[in-house]
Amino acid sequence: MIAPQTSRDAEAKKKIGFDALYALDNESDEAEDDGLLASLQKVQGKTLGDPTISLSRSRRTPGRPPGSLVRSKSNIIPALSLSTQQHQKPRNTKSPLELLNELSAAAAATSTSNSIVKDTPTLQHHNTVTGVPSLEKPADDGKMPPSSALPASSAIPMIKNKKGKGKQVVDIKLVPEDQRIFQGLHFYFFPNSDTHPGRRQRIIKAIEYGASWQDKFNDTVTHIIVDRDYDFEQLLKYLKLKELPAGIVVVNENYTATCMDFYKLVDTSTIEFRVKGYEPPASSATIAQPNPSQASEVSLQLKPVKRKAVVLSSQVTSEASLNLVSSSAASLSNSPAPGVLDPQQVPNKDEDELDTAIRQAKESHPLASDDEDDVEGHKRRKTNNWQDKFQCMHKHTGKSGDQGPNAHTLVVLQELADHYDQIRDQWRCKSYRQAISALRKQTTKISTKEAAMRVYGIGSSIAEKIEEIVRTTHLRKLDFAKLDERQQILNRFMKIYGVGLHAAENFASAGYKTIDDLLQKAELTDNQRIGIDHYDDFNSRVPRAEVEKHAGIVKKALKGLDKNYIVNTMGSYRRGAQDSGDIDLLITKPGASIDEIRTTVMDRLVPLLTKHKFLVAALAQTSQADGTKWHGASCLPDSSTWRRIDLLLVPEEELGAALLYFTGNDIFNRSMRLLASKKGMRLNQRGLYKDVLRDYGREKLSEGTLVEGKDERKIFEALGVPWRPPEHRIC
DNA sequence: CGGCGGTACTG
DNA sequence: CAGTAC
DNA sequence: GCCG
Repeated sequence: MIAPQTSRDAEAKKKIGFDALYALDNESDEAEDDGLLASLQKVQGKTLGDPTISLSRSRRTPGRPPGSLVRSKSNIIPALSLSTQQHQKPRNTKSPLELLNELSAAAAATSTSNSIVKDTPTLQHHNTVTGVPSLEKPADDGKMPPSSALPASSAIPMIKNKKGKGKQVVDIKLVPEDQRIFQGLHFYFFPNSDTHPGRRQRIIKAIEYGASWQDKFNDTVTHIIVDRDYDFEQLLKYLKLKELPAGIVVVNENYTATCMDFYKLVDTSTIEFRVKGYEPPASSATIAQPNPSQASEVSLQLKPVKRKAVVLSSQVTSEASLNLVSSSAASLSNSPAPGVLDPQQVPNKDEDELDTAIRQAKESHPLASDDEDDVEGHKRRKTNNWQDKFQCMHKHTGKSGDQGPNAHTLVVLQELADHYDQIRDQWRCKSYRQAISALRKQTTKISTKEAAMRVYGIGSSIAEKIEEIVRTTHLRKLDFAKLDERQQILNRFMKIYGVGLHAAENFASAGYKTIDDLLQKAELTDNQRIGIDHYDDFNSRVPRAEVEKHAGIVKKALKGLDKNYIVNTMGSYRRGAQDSGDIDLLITKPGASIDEIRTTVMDRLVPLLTKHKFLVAALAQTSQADGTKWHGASCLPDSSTWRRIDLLLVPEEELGAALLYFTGNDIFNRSMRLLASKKGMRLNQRGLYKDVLRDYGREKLSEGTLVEGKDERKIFEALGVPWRPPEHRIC
């Protein structure tokens, strides 16, 4: 809003006289112009360093997931208004299962993690299910004759280990008490066994969030969770009932996960949780109220709430009004904690059926995937060789982004990626970005989890979200994520140059909330102060035309010092972007040593441009003998907008590697480097090296020998990657 | 269950 | 060295 | 959060 406008105005003003003075383009390296500096001097009267800070919302460009800290997932649990409704204690009629739950809980009372050794063999509820892993979905996923399967069992359901062995240990980690949204609820699953990996996962999760798992249908059951492959009729038939007792909630398998996403019980009546053939009782607005005294459920809006509206209403007190009312009855409950139901191993937290099947298929047919072509099949990925997994092996024209078949899904996923970026969950962020990149390449619309899973880079979790996005138009988890105040503050602070996670947390912990607070009260480094003074400047995009002007000035000045210098504009500019986050200039001189280049730039160019008020701040300049960079800010003659500008000093022998490195994009770079390391080589901004010896852990014993550094194309060749022009390096 | 890019500058 | 940036 |  503000920033773009002012910069546009400035841009316009500047254009008038400035273009005439410096009609520079990237290729006009030759013309030497003595008038340049004089002209610069003429316009020195501009105002510099306007200290006014306005908090723009400009978001960090997701191009470079910063930070090297591995941050454990932070809890995004906005404080919701708790329902005052007390949860009533469970009835006296406790099933054996409940008793077990309680015992387990008591045992686990001192910790939230609990392991139980179970030595009873797993019961087989289904005669139709064999324990043999197969490529296909488990049999109970298909047509199951309701009458014959699932004999009313008197046994306690159990989490069955995949291999069906005896003694198994599983960690069921109860979430912290105030998060047990299912506390006091009694779930009955249909089918009610854990033989199905996906369902098992749902059961485990439900228990972790406070539910009890009922082994058989009884009058304590509050919720029936029906797998998607079954309809209501089958349920009734199996239960041998004409109709269900009043007050029992019947929902499909999406329900539990959605509640956990929201950290609360969500409306059970929406179409999204509807079980085929089931008509929710009464008006859809009234939620089935389980047995008297059940946790109440407060509905979301019937219609999906517009995301914007939710976000805007984020200010504290209004939350009770619309969408965020929560009835966390569970959190107030005094009832005994349902505990660990059962032992056994949870092999992989989020593993789902297809995952399992595929992995097992791979395990049993090690040949199928990697080697020679053809046998292929309908397995998961269709990669003929392992190198295809690297982003850098695929070209994307970059065109098929915003109007491809999955355009909308991509937008929503991108928001999630941004969210994780802000939260500093670098690995999730990375996963989302890779998934986005993979999805963008799809030529058909992906609308089901199964289809999504087949795409390399998309796993079960993201696949589920894709399906939700397609079905419901957006992802509710996002609405939730955006509300956390501390997160907003951290995000705001971390957009200051020189403020990372650590500093931002310190500031936030000190109670600072606004940029203004920092200016007045916080101890800031010099760079951070500059970052604050030019918060809006540094967080706004630089139009392509302006990039060229900054580059032009540097180029002219440098050529004034020595004609043989070459300046390349890097970064997203080189990839053809219409605007850039900053200005990256790569400086080299054929035949010159890095020392010579450094001396010229540091001792002559920078002082010169600083003197003429083009360079207005030095944020980081090389001090070491092998230093190769200068980071700072620049400002056009009749503009007041400071831009981040980086000068990168490169000897000719390393030009190719530097071009590669500084052109990006980020994912492309990582991919190239990863590929190099898989091939026993090492790629950095200096060159491609081979025969790198690494210590046990990671320390390099030898730098390796240089393979190529000068020629960008030859680096591609040496790595076996088909050449891609800069515009096609957008992953 | 561990790995996830590799380097340079500041304080 | 940790933190930050690229 | 994905992959090997």
